[in-house]
Amino acid sequence: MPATELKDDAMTTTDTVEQATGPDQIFDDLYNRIITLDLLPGTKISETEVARSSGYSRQPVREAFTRLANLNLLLIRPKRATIVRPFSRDLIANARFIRAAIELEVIRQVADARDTSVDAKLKNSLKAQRDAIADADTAAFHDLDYDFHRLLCQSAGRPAAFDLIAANKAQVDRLCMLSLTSTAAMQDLYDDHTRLVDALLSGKAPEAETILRKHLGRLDPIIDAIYTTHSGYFEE
Amino acid sequence: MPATELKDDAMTTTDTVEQATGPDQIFDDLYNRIITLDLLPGTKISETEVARSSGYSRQPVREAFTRLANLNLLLIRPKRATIVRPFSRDLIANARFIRAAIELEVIRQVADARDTSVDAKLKNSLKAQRDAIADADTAAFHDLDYDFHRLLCQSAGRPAAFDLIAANKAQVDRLCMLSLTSTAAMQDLYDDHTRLVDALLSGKAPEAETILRKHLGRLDPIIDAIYTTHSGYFEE
DNA sequence: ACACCAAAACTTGTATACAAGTCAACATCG
DNA sequence: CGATGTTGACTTGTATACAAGTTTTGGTGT
Repeated sequence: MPATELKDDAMTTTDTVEQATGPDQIFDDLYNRIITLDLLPGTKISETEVARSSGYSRQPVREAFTRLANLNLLLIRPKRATIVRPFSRDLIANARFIRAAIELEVIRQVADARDTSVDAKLKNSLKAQRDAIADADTAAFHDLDYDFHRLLCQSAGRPAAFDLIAANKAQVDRLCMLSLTSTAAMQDLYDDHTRLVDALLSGKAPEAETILRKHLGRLDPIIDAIYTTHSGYFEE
Repeated sequence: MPATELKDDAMTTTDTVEQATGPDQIFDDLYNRIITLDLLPGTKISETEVARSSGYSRQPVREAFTRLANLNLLLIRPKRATIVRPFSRDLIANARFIRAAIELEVIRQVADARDTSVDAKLKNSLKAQRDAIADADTAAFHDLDYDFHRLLCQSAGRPAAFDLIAANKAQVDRLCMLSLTSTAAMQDLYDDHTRLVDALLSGKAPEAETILRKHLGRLDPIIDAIYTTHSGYFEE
């Protein structure tokens, strides 16, 4: 799940494995609720309220709020209130830009000199994606898509790069939750993935770049559509 | 200065201009001291101590600590202590990777369709860099270099992209403070800048990419050298 | 009924007190 | 003299109380 991965991004503890502590639980819970639109953009959310319902004090809640605000998922208005951050054309464009930049460099690295020990996992992922499409299981496909792009970072020898990709991906995914994903769309994404893997394993960097740009660009018309149909969830 | 720019990165307030509040002052102060190596890697730093010397309570200090830890400048070891984060080969490699990825996409955008209103500022910056070299003013050149790369982001229409570049640049700059910058090195950097601007203004994207990769790669031998001469500041 | 003002009920920001864990110094025993 | 156990002085994590500001609500006067 996205939250558990992203948690490492803002982790301040050592690399020793530790059970989820107070702020982490609150962070994960709120993160999931925001990402899944259980908490809609603009929803007011109070430190005191979350503290009560979570059983913790306001202090851990504040820490979780800060981390979520740094991810542009919460908007803290001092002395006023804290709300789930509305969508923003500018923030989304930035997130798209950053993700594309990093992932393009990732696949360049993969095409040039990849970690071949990840090859099997990539092929396994493709097979699992095929199965998810056969079952019309959109949720499973979404998770597999997430893992697929993480595997690409691992193959590039830059697993940490996925933290940034995930953070910016979340920004866009939250928006796209408003659009139903059809099996046809899944098929398109899967075809991109297979063609991308083919190009990467044969070292065709320019072709891989073209495929990835088109792959990431598939979201643009969806974003535009949602902007017109759900303008109420956007800022201003 | 880097700190004031970076502050916006972690800003949680609205976009209204506000005077520096408690945590921001502490953050800026610590940020500068860490970046300039006034606080060396491994230095123990206590919330209580900083709170006393700054006149604030522990709470604002904690917030500043968290932000600095998220930038990989502090390492908070729960219940043990907080130290200025030692250098890490892995973190530096990641920072180099991320910065290169973003800046390469930036210059591709500039070469493709730039904001021409920034052209004059770029040329002014180049002239100022020339003057700094003539005066052998390394500090001034460093600041101009910082501004130059920010201008590139503006020219690409993605000023926010510079926040990430700056954050990762700081990670490397802190290390390179250990190496004295010669006027010869400045001249090399300046030559890169001029050739980069030439390529960008004539829309030669591939050439610009090559120049930028070489430009960013100039730090690699310096990093390696410092790793051997100052291994004590590295983790493990 | 409507405009306006005041007070109460919110919000986040800060300070202080306490809890839990780690580490180091030191006394004590073999 | 050395190893060891215990106590104390640190550290960060958490809870609570208070301060400052905003928004809403209700009453009052016109």
